[in-house]
Amino acid sequence: MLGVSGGVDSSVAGLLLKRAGRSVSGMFMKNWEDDGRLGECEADRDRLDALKVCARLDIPFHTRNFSKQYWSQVFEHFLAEYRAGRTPNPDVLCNREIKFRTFLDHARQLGAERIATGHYARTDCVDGRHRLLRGLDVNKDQSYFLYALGQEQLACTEFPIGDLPKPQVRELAREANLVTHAKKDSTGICFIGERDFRGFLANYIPAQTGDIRTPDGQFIGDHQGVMYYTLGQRQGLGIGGRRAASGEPWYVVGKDVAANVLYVAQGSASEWLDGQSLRASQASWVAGVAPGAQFECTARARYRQDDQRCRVDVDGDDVVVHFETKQRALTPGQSIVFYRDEECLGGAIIDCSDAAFGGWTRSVGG
RNA sequence: GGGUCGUUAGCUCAGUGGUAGAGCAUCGGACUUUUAAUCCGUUGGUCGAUGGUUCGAAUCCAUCACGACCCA
Repeated sequence: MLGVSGGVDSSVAGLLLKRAGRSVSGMFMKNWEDDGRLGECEADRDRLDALKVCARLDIPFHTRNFSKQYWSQVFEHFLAEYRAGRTPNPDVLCNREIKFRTFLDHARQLGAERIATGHYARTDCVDGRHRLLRGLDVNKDQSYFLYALGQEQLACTEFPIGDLPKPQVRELAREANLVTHAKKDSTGICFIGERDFRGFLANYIPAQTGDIRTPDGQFIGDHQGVMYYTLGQRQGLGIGGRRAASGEPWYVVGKDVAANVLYVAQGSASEWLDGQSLRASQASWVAGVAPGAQFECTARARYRQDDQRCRVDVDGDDVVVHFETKQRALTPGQSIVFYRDEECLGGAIIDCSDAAFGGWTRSVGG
């Protein structure tokens, strides 16, 4: 069973499976209900494209609506995190809860033995253990979003385009006359799509004006709500020139949710965002268990960051990560994902760091 | 009451005779299946007001208004 989104990637994934002589069906998931707003319904168009692709490939087409599951398993958690002043990554959760759980369940109910998606990632099996590997196209690699998958999921999952570079995927789609061949890559929250993020959040989390202050407490402006900002953010602060200040831009360096104060500092070289250690929880290991109580590897603290060398200390479901060099804007709620060369080992969700406003507390160890 | 300095894009400022610029902010685009970052670009001002000198004034002169500081 192939998850078809109506984009190029899943289209070509289907094409490759079909060419390999596999028995394939496509399933389109609609997981978000656009609440009555006038205008185009992106999901309907995507579904139509998915339908066309499946027809072109001559494979059965199914549709499922997982909006309820998405809401309760992903979106409510997403909102709770933002309310707590953190910066969640809903797509990591979406993969674990929807694409590789709910979707998998429904595929099995239809008799499918395996599932496939258009993710840029690879798998292999070494000594009976399934591994998750980076996509070959380093520019498109999506293993970061998949770190929460385990052995059970990987054992029955395929990523047909994981060893192809994106341009070749498009070329294959074009040659096969798939309607999606020139479709722009989709971005934004999975299933919800691109939108004015602050305005979108404001539908669920009301604005609450508060102070913008410098780390030494000086008031320099108003914000609409600390939950709308993330560490390291520059846009949306509205801080112009100030007397006796340099002309450098201002960045969010800390959030005091209880006091509703946003802390900002000037200049990208500001040290207020630098941290070298972090604590993360809800650790998830692809192999089912951590590589060791303590190990060295590389890690990414946000998608599309360069890999950073670090040492990891495992303590149950918690980990303490110590980087070789200082990192900028280690952000609570974001996922830290561990790699060893091409292999994605797993990851965890950042709780705090040792940056100035990182909320690090010695009592939890490290 | 007197004096000094200041009043130029949303903000902070540069521009001392030839019909205005920068940084930040805003907005847009690129990049990107989170949020951000980053890169590129755009918008934006009858230069406090009035009068005068001049071929021509943000730029010189006068008066007024407002602001800051100083002296009484």
